[in-house]
Amino acid sequence: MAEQLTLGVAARLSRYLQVLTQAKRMGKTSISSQAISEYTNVNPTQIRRDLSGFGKFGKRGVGYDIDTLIAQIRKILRTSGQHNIALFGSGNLGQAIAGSGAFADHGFRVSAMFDVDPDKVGLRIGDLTVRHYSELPIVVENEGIEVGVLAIPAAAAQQVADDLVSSGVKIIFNYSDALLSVPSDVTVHTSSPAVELLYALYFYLS
Amino acid sequence: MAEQLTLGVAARLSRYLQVLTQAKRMGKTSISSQAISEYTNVNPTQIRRDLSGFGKFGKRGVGYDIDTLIAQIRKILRTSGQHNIALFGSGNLGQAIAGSGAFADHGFRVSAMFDVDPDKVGLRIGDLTVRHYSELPIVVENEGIEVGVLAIPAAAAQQVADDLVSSGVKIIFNYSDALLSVPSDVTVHTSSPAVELLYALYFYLS
DNA sequence: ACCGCTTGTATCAGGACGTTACAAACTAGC
DNA sequence: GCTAGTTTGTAACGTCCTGATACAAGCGGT
Repeated sequence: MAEQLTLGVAARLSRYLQVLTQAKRMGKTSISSQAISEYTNVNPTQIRRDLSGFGKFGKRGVGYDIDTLIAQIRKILRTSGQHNIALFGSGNLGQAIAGSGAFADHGFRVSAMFDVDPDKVGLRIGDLTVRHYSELPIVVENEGIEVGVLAIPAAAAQQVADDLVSSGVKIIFNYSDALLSVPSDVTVHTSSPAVELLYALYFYLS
Repeated sequence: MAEQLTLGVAARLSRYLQVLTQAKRMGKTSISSQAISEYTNVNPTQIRRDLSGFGKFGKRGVGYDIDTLIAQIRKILRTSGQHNIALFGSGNLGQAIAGSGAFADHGFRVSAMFDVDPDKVGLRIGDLTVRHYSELPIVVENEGIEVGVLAIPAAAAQQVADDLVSSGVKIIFNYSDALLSVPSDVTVHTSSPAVELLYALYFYLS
């Protein structure tokens, strides 16, 4: 295995990836460490230091080619391939996620969508058909699901988390405000936009 | 002005706040630094050190009273009051945000909701009525809007950002994948769940 | 009264990060 | 072809953050 990145480096590389993807969307093909710095609030020297530890990706006097850099960072993070996601809940949030390119841009494919409501099972959303929740274990196995995304009410979240764990899924992205208990080898990431706002607000008020 | 918190402290306090709010939802009334640590991956000693810098909030042998600690952290972050948000876009994502308690739990109130589609203007969503986008400047002034939340297509995002800036809003929460250009005194926070997933995935694959 | 748990606090060492500096390489304009 | 301007890659240095360890004081339950 390659050496382990520190938490800080991995976090920053992820943020660079975000900006690079956005910049690519905007039609840019090249970007300087200075420009990345403006969008990430990371020191330009730090950015170059982070990147130069893995190779010489830039051109002096020009900057970094965006496509190349995206590919290199994904390689460093060892997340280059395609990863399959299962989405739980076909309400407004579930549909918003399924319909956005937010995941597809980074190599994630929403491979399945579940609901418990019989009225919703069978609905087509984008190019997916909503399946009944009871199919979870089979789908995880057949589709090679690596990540479960919970767009469901808090009351149902722990049960789904338990079932995902039973099926071998190790990464859960939680959009509910439930506090999930999982084994220590499972990673739960809870989305909390309000907390991120508080953080931003603090620095604005200062 | 009280002394400025470092980026690290403010970020950690925000995360504690997230866990505390979730724990409160789950009916807990008290929590130990050890328990917070398990949900945040922050060292328990670090947590106690962060908190003890501002006062003695805990009870030895017991832990921290959740309500008290939430109030204290919000006081430290100087974000105790009520803050008004304007939401742009009444599609699936906009409706999901308006309908969730995610913001309300942290003192944010969605005070207005905008759309440009004449078919959507006038619709009632929760206890809000969708207003036409042209009312932005008036509403920002009358309602004391501090934050703009963009749940709209990338193509429209820069225009809305510009208009928010013109109206004096300094904090923008961007759910689109546009790369926004704003003056340096305006904070843009772009939601990027896929990037957060990549980060989680990296550590799982290690 | 005793025991276990948890906070509050001190100390120490390692390392990450900001800062500054500069040579090398590339582009553009003349 | 030459020069000016830009940007990367890299080094050196000092500061401050963080993890680790340790322990007394305080609280609750038995």
